[in-house]
Formats: sequence, C-alpha cells, structure tokens
Amino acid sequence: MSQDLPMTSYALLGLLSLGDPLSGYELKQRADRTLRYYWTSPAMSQVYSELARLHRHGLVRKHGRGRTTTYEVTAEGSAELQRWLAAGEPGFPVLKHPVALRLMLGALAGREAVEAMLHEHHAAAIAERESLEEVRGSLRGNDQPGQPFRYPALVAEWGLAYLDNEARIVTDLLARLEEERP
Amino acid sequence: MSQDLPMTSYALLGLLSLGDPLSGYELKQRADRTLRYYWTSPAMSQVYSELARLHRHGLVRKHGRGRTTTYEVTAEGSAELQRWLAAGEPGFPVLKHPVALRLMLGALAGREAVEAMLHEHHAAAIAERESLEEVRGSLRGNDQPGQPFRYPALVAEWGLAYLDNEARIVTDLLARLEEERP
DNA sequence: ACAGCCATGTAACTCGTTACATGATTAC
DNA sequence: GTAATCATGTAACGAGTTACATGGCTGT
Repeated sequence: MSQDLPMTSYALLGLLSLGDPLSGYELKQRADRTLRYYWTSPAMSQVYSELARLHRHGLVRKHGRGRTTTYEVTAEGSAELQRWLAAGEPGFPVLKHPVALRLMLGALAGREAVEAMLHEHHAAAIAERESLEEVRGSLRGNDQPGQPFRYPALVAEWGLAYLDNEARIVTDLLARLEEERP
Repeated sequence: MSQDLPMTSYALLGLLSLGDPLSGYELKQRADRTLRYYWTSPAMSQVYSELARLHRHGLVRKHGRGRTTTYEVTAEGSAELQRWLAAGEPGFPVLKHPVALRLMLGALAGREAVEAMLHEHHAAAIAERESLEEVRGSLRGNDQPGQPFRYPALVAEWGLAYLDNEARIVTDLLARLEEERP
C-alpha cells in the first residue's frame, strides 16, 4: 500500500496538517493565500476531488458540522505525509514563465512592446510581493524555532526573496534596453 | 480565425522561428537545452502532436529530407506569432517548487532531513546554473543589439540570475538552521 | 429584495505524461 | 554484430481546467 499520490494531494494534506480542520471551501482559500506562491492552487472542483481521494485512502476524516463538512488529518494521514517526506527526491523546481517566453521572441515583438511588457511584469512582481508580505506578517508570533509556523515562515521568506530578485532582474533588463534606444 | 493555441504550441513555434528548419527530434533537443529553463520541455510524443497541430493550422511547412521530416515556420506562422505576442496579458510566472513545498512541512520531517534536502537542492541549482551557462556561452558572437540571439541571450541571463538567487537563498536558509542546532 | 459570499459537487474537455511499437543509421 | 543514437508515431491514462448546476446564509 501507500502508493504515491499526486503531489497536489500531498500539498493539500500538508496544508490541512498545519492547522484546524477546514472545509473544502476554506482549504481553497488557504491554498489561494499561501500555496500558490510555490505550487499551483488547484481549482475549486479539484480541491473537492482531492479531498475525496484523501478520504478514500483514509488520510483525512470528515466532520459534518451543519451544512458544511470539515476535514481533519488522521493518524494515517500524518504517517503517510512523513513517509512521503522521507522518501525520494523532491526534484528541481519547474518554472512556467510566460514573460521570459515572450522575451525570447523580443525581436518579433519590437523593443517598445518588450519594454511595456517588462514594466507591467515589474509592477506585478511588486504587487505579488506585497500580498506575500501580508501572509508573512500574519505568521509572526508563531514563527520562532520550535513554534508551529516556523517552517511556513521560512517558505514565505523564500518567496519574498524570489520576488525581490524578479523585480531586480526586470529593472536591470529595462536599463539595458533603454541604453539602446535610438 | 486564429484562435489561441496552447502556450506550448507557441513556445515550439517560437523555437522554430529562431533558426533553421528542425526535425521533431531536433526540436525536442532544442527544447531540452533551452526552453526547459523557463517553460516545460514537452515529452517527445507531444512535440510530434504539437507539430501536427501547427501543420494543421498552416503555421509550419514540412520538408521531407530522406527519412527525416523537418519543419519550417510559414509566413502565416510568423504572423500568428506576432499576433499572439501583441495580444493580451502574458500572466505571472507559475512556480512548482517541490523543495519549498516540503520545507513547509519541515516540522514533520525533522531539522536534519530538511538540511540534507537543502544541501542537495543547492548542489542541483549550481549544476543547473552550469548547464545554462554553457547555453549562454554558445550564443556569444550573435548576442549584440540587433543580432539574432540578442533576446535569447537576455532570457538566458534572466535564468542565470534566477539560479544564482536560488543558490543564495538556500545558503542563507542553511546558515539560519545551523544556528539552532543543539 | 437583492447581491455577494459560503458551500458542494458533476460533466466535458484539454494538456501532457508514460508505455508501447517500430525501424534506420552510426560508431565501436 | 551490437549498442547507442536518430527518428516517428499510437494508445492509454491521469491531472487539472472550465462550465454548469444547485442552494443556503448574510448584509444592506
């Protein structure tokens, strides 16, 4: 048993393991708020189907509070998470970067279009950084070594450093492109 | 007409538009070498099905050289690429970062396992950087403003800066974790 | 009363992967 | 001759998306 589930299953199980029981709806909100910075936040419909899968495997338990069902990680769920963490290679990050993809074809788009795109990307990176900064802030008070949000806080800081770097790269790029204006 | 194709179609069409006609096999190698740093390199079988799709839409032309078929971007293909570049938002990069995902659950994995994982990730980032540096080097001589590999070179440098940052972040993270060793 | 959020799911579909199948050419 | 690489595809499957359908609760 304990076949490997899809990564997204473990991601959601992991989110559930960090706090109180959540409904599918709440779990989706949690994913939108935190998971999306270093994984994909699954569609609402997938959240429900992953929860059904986790339940089928006995990794979560249902609680029927009124019209809402909340899900809680079982002992087996926790054990399976640990087994998964201990097993095998995580693998290297995969980046799907539509701005870099379009930059590759900059010659076809023209310098001005490229510059406009990069300006927008810079603004987007700053905005993204601000949202993540808020998340990071919300963990304060429980983020010291030994406390429950220690590792989530480290992940958030990783994300902030990534976004800072993204903004810096674009600024440098724009400076280089501006030099060659006619 | 000119419905939007999947991004990966445009990515492959873009690769084809940068150089000589390529066979499916060669295109896959090109993607493994360059595209994978900022997009996914599609499986061999998908390369063939995307080429079939591009051909169906009249965006590439086949040349039957012996047992090998090579593909060349048509005028319509080039126009469609330009239309796509001019149209709509690229969207923000999506990162699938299995190391960050596992770091989130560091409390469950234990400090030592986390440190081991981060060491491996650091080595992987360095190795990745070296491969990309090679690609970057191969563009030299054609990477000045106005030359054909100008924009691909900028994209490669973007990737190098991303990988440098990744390595730096992990080093910092390891230093912080080491401080709290018993 | 009406809008917006909370809440849960099903159905159809596409993207992309792995496994399978085949065969020619090249290097040793 | 035999292993590796070049070369092209098909079939089955799984992950993940959008569109659709439904209805209760909350604030104004």
